[in-house]
Amino acid sequence: MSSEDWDLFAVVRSCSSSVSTTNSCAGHEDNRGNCKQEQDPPPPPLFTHIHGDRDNKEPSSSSSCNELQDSCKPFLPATTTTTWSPPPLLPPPTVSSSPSPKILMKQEQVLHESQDQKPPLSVRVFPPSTSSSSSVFVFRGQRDQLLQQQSQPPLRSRKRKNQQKRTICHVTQENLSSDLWAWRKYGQKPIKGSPYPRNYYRCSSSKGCLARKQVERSNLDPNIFIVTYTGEHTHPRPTHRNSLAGSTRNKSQPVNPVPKPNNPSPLSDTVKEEIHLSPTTPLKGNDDVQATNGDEDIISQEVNMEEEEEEEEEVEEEEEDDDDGEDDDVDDLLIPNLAVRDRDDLFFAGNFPSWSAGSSGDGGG
DNA sequence: CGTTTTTGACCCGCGC
DNA sequence: GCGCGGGTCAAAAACG
Repeated sequence: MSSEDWDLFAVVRSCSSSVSTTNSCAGHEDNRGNCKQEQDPPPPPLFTHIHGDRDNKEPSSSSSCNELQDSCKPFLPATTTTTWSPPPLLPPPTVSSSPSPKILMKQEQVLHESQDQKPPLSVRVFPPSTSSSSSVFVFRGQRDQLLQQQSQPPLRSRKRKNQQKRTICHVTQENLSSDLWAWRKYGQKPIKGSPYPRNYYRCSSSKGCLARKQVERSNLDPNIFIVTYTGEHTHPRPTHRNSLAGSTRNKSQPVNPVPKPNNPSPLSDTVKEEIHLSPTTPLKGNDDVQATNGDEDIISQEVNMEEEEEEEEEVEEEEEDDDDGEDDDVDDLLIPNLAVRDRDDLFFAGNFPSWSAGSSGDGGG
């Protein structure tokens, strides 16, 4: 699908500001996370940072910001391909010129479904610099977990949506794998309302790392993956694909030895691509990645799990404001897509044996 | 051998 | 208070 499909402009408005913010964050690696301090000329909207957590305003939040960003960074085309300047955050809606407002809808829907059918607080879309596959990234800072860690023994990071900060990114398959962090899958569950299961990943770079990542395919747009980052990395970001995964089975596709009736092998594959390719996997071919350079549609959606119900409009406004004053910590990052092509698409496309929301895992047990 | 993936079960938050 | 659903744990299997 081409970025055009996504009514990027519809929400782009906050892009510019976000970008600047992002930039800073991206550059920051301090654990303190002073993401907002640096306001260098926002390069391409590789990263968009939007702070949104007003609830939790804590010093540590910044760190999350960095971490999250780091996570996302990988997605960014190191080669900086995206050059389209962030449209003057204009009023998106006018987008009428956009070829497909419908797409936007899709995105929104996706979020809704993903989030218990709640409307996304806001959706931002970047105009496609070229056209082709687009990715959407949205990051939201969160440090609750961190606090938890420090404050309480890790009983179980069971903070519910309302309390957990999370960063949601919409990425294309290609981008899925562009993550420098090493992620290890620790669970998979069918999500109600979505034909695709959700995969749970945990940062394997460091044992104590609390960073987690959830990946689920958008039922509306199979090409889009909804990646949710939670927690923060307790270790420096890997400069390059980690090697600790000496034993990943990225290439071995037939990983599903046990063709269980429900076994979502497809997903597994996908995941592999995503995770393995990213941190541990030597991208079978950078070519793939580069390939994506051409198409970069960046779409970011801001979803506030905490304030979901609060208001949609407000968010939009806030975003604008936030852009400038990302005082709080939280932030949404906008990242362009890297590329890593996989075939998971095929799987996701419609090969699910039976993911009717009740196949793998416990089913909700 | 080490690491990751897969998968069932458990735990717990949230909504009704 | 109950049920649903999501998120995590842990054991077994697989891969490099």
